[in-house]
Amino acid sequence: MLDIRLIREQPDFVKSRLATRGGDDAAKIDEVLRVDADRRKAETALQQCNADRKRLSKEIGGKRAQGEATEQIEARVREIGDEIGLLNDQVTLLDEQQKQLLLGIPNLPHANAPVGKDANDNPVIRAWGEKPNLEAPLDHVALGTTLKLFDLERGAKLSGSGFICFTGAGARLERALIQFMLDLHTREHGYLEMSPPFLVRRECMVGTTQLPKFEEDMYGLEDQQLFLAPTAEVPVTNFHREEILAAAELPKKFAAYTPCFRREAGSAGRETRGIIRVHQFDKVELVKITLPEESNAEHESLTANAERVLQLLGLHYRVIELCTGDLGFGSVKTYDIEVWSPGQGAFLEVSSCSNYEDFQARRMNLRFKDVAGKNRFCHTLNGSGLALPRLFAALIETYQQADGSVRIPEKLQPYFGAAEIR
RNA sequence: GGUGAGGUGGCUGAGUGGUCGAAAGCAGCGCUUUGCUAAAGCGCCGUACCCCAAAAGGGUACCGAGGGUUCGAAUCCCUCCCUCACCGCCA
Repeated sequence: MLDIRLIREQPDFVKSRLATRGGDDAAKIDEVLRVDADRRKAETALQQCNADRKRLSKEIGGKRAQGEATEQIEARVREIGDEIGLLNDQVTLLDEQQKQLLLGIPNLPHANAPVGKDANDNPVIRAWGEKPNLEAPLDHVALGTTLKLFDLERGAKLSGSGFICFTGAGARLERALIQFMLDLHTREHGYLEMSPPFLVRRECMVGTTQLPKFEEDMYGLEDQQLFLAPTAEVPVTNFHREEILAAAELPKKFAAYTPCFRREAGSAGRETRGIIRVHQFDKVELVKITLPEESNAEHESLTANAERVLQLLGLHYRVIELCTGDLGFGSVKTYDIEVWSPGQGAFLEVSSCSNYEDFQARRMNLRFKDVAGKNRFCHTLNGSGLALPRLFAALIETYQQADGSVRIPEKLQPYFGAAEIR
């Protein structure tokens, strides 16, 4: 959520920053300004009435104590009360309107974010490793089926297409990767491990920007107001919602493994082969809550922490920065980490590391007390460290052997308990 | 699921219809006293929003959330959320 004061004071600046995303947010800015002006006008009138009522009511109390008649004042206050009722409804309505409008306006891209239209304009920042030299590589579906690492047909039998059932060594590999990544981030990168609820309240989904805009992509429980978290970002970032943290306890760094649930509405037919895009997948997520002046540096280190997983596993990857047109709704700046998939002959996104600055914090009222004793909004960041099915796919494709077996990278062997799958 | 108790400022905790944004204590900040520490005394010490070009200043709201009763609600009524205790059930 953007600061209404910023919009009020520098509407042209806000519009021009938003314009770099494409879309027609300028109209939303004009609308929110209109509502804001009406709201303040009504609020001022309401406050004046409240002040009058307060004063007169006290007068009644005083007169009654003196035994004086108060009928006339009472009648007057009753009138004011009616007016207050009307004004109150107006203010409540305008307040809600303004809030809804603000919730629908995306964040301003970072001042030096690469300007571009879509994913084709995303610059490559760096790359690590090299494409493995494989002749006629099999893709993960062929490998996984032959080695019985997962069962797509039976996954679909249980829950529908887009649900995987990992089996045998595949299930074990999945678990090994989770354990490996959690240990890395908690022991070497200084993150605190969290194991949060997978079901979260609506407010949390609003806090981290999944709602209200992307409700059709979320799984919700209809009778209760609970949603299946599409990422651990939701429960973990909201952990301190509505709190005022001490500056000294920042940054907070959390690592959490959770399954992630996504409807993937509108992406039918895209990347649907195998386990690349599914409705439920495992992920280790990194979340940071930082001081505003430190979020940029923390963003870089968070991305580096996620990259470290691929380096230790010896997987070729590249880091791209999202251009303004491709940037997520709430993000100021995002790096995507893409691992090389020999089977697809393409890079697969396994992590998206974003700095939200105070956009989420404002929605969830997450603040800290600065040295001057003033309450300010924290900055929040998150990134996958990493997302599993794609990492799984890239790994078995990269380490496939000519005889159809799969080698396990050395660092992972203690977790997996074997040097190969055959 | 049942029964009971309860949610007040950073914390503890008083307040059951008017002068209560809210006693008192603790913590915090400033000053005085002091060889240092400690202690004592005095003062300050919530948040959000609105008016004002801004500062100064003024105002409104907030006692878990929402609604109601009333001239007036932290205080009375209703609904919801949450916490605690005990009972039942259960991995």
